[in-house]
Amino acid sequence: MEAVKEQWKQRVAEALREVAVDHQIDPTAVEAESVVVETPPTPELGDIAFPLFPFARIFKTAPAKIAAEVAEKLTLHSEAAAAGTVQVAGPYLNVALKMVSLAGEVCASVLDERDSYGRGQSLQGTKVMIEFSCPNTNKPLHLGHLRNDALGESVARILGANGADVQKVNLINDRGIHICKSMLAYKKFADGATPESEGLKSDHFVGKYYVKFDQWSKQDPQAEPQAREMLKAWEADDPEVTELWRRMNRWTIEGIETTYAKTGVSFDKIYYESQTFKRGREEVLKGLEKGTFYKEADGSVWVDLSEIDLDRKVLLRSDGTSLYLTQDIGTAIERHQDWPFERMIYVVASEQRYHFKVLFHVLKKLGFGWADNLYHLSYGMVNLPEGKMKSREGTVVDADDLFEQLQAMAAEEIRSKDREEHVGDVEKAAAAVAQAALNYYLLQVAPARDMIFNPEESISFNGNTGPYLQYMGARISSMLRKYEDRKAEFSDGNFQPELLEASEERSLIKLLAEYPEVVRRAGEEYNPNLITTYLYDISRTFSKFYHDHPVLHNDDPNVVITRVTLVRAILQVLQNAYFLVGIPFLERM
RNA sequence: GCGUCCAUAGCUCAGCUGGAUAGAGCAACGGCCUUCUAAGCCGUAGGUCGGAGGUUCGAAUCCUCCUGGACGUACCA
Repeated sequence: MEAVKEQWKQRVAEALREVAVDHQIDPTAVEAESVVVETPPTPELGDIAFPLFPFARIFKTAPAKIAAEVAEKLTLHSEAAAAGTVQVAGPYLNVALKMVSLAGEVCASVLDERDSYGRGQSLQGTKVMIEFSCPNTNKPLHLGHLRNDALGESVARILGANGADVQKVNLINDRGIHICKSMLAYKKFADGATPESEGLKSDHFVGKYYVKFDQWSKQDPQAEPQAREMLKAWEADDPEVTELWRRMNRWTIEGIETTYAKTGVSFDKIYYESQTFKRGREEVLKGLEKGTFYKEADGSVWVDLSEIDLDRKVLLRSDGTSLYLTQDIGTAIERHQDWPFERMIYVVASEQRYHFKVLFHVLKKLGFGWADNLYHLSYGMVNLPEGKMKSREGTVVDADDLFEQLQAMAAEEIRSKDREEHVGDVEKAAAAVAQAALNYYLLQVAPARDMIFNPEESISFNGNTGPYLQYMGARISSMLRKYEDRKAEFSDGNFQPELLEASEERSLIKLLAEYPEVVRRAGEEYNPNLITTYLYDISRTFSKFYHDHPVLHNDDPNVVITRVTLVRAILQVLQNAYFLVGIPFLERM
């Protein structure tokens, strides 16, 4: 579609130059770049629109008159006349495309390229590292992580679809005082219990002790100092503490990996802060030697941020230990050595904007040119219809609990529709529906905005939801199965694109043709919501199309074959787009 | 205080680099199942795009100010 628009843009520019000559104006004043290409508000007006206001000044003529003159020139171009019909609507020049060739080409390329249809080259070969999730090992994932994971995974897939060489990385926060708190509570209260002995998912088991520490510390002022003692012991490689730390981290990480598997998230490389945190300290000390940073009398090391209109920031505590920022400095440098990326994206909540501003600046100050290619993809908070999630009030929505709730609702829906026989494994289908509901709902909203997650709404099978989109794929699959059964009846038919003349068919063809553009833009903007919007658009159009235009129930085998071809192409594009936003494809539901 | 981000229908969200009467879904009301899954489709109603200026032939979109909200501004992460 982009190519088609570009062709028309050139044609209009050419016609404008001819008009310029008629008006005795220098034709070089008309540049193709200044010709704006748009889509008319309604399909009846045409498929491509050119507003001609900008030329009114150059031509000293009313835009409507220019439109008429350009239209006249275009009708004389035989090539243009063959590609579409030009019509003037006031100051707009609209083109109604002759769909036959576009329909034929689009269906052919979709069915020929299959999974690759929509893939672009805009980032061909670019090495992009993307960091997301970054859980702590003292508790399970919550709803906020789910938005992070959905965004990270989706952006990674979208960048990959634009040709980038993507590496997804996770940074597990497995050290620090908060980790020691759950360890200490376990040591004190667990009496040797294990996730198995208590029948709990292992990360939830660890989380229980983190909560327990919190309760204990409210009653006993000795709790906090003891946790600090434990951190010291950990840093001194105390064998007993290290052993406990390993065991509990393993529990948490195993549990979290189960959650990743359910929601469709994965990583190419996992970093652990326990392994990278010392690196940052070394880099800061190097910077101190070079005079990039300075030391206070108490021994703490600082960076002056006045160059970016900020105050100053501590990089090493007076006792010489690192901070969050220090660690991220080390991790970034290590990563760039491991895999020299050309771009690095951090998917982290917007509350850490300041942190990344400082981090990028510090890396730049240290002389790393690649610091310019670091990007913080920040996103807003996820709240519930009941209000904000607050960990102190225990209103944080656990990721697994939420998923389970969604899955149960989906299973209930399948049963209430008497579809158990049809879908086969109900729980498996329900899990796929839950995943679609979750990812679609989370990605539908532009990242920068705070959002409200409504579980009931997300799982609904009608409306603008993941399950609705999935349902369209299932409907097409079902239709194609029926077609395969009756194939012989239509053996006389041929694909004849001129038969696709209904307005819904025209819309569908244009949508199919636009898909590669949507993928490209989503990649440029790091924004999956362009894909979700597209998916809903094409699904709704398809839904209307097959409601009004029978595909298989048709006497003309040519119509059947032609529509089946169109429908196949739609299914292919749906599947390609599903993948980009984490919606599992279901053949039956 | 200062900084960053957000503000569109009752609710949840779209609205592309400024362009033709601002779009969906949910909720409400009303239609449509001897025909490819009614988990659907169609229609009705609902908006001075937070407010005020400005730039422009043209602003939900760009600029300034104001209001409201979120988040930062730790030797926490």
